[in-house]
Amino acid sequence: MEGKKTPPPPPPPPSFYAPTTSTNTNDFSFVNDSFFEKPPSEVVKVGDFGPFLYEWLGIDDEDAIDPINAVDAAVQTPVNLPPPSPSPSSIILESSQVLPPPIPNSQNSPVFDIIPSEYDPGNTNTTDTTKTAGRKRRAESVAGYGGDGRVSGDEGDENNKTKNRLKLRAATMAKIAATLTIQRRSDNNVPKFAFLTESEDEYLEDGYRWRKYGQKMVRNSPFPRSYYRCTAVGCSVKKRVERSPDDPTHVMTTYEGLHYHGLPPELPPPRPFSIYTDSDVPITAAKPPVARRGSRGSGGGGGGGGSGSARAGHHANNTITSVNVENGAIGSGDDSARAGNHANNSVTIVNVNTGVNTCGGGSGVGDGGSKHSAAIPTDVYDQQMQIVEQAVASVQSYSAPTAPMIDVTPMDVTDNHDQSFLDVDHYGDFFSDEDFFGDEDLFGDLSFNDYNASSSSASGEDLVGKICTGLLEDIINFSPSMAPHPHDQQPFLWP
DNA sequence: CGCGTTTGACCGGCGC
DNA sequence: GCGCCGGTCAAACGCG
Repeated sequence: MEGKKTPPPPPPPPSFYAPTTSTNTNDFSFVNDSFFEKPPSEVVKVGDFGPFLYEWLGIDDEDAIDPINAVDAAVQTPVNLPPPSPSPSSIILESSQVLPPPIPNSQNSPVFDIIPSEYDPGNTNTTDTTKTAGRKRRAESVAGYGGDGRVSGDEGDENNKTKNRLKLRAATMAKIAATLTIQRRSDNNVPKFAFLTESEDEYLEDGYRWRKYGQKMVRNSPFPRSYYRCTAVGCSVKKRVERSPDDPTHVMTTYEGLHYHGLPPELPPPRPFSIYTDSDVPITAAKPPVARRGSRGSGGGGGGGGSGSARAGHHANNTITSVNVENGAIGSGDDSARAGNHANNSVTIVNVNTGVNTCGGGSGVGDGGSKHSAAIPTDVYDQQMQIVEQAVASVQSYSAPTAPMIDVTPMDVTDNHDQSFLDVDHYGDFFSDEDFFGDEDLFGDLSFNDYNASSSSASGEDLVGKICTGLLEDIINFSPSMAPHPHDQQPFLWP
């Protein structure tokens, strides 16, 4: 790791990212009450969005005050939704609106902390299920969920740890961005996000059932794009699958819409996996410290199959931290063992199409009566993070036989640039292959200290933190009032 | 025979 | 208006 080179000057972050009240880019104390004393159109409207989030998560609002306990409870006790509110666009089919827990798995372990049991990846035969696509692949997936569950990568040195830590922070930022996909896009009012997977198999098993409805050659790619729809009755979620023209070893899967139903009952539980948090990046400073569970470094997940100390999705203290996602055994919990190692079929989120409103909200659309408070960006934000992690974990648990970290890079996935939404190129500038986090990037060849020393006269200059700050501002400005409410969705039935 | 995939046709948006 | 392009439809196809 001594490949010394002069650190390139860091690209200036988008101007709106820079916090105006603090030079400490990890200081989010500017997100205080007064921060939210903006016109209602410019603040998060948890009144509209909160119930959706809570219900989607299967937890009570009251419980959600304590995300840790709430999520724990949600795993064990699915919540019955209240009767659906009348909606001219909804078609009431059944009354069975029981939202399952986000990850219908382990009985006692919290979300994202699935303890290997009968689905011990080490027990599954490693028959290559990646050779065939489509129907056959899925059939095999249902039957087996092959994978070795190994932790790829080697033990790293301090530099690696630093890099990995930074990458984790990048992942955090991307997850923040990903949460924003919950918002409807302005073009089609459907949230989108995409995964880039390194896989021979184009079909990404994610636990849901899909029906292919089209395939088309697209411009600038020798590979076709496939179109799928969720087969659940009343579910309008779609996904597109295409192989990257730049790197045929990578497959991009774009999801459009959100499932308001559980996984098909005939599918087995997801493979064991675990997400745990890293404590580097305080996203907000809105709450006093609380004893943290599942922080990285406190055992890293119980080792050897994950005993459960690594609890992802549990953002105690509202300190949203970097999140690492693993399959299989957690091992030592040392980040250095995993970052950047993208084994075959690993799931790498590199692509998040955000619906971030950068125009100060102002949607003006919603139920009315929305209220806002300083608590919104903490609790709700935690829930949003969990939603994203669910999506991540779902794909990860069903499709990734190995255990690389998720490396998240927000970028545009649709070319549908819309002035009313965040131009994710702002983030792409930082996360593309030529940038800080790419293979040839600054962090790849230089330590964080090197970067700091060269990039700022002030010690601890932290672009990452700045970007985080900017993302947070986007979140604040993000008006979720347009988010779809589950009651407006058609109930779900499996055909 | 049922169900999911394939594949050419069709449609709408967009730029010129 | 025309052509391009992405997305979707739907009849034909094929596999179990």
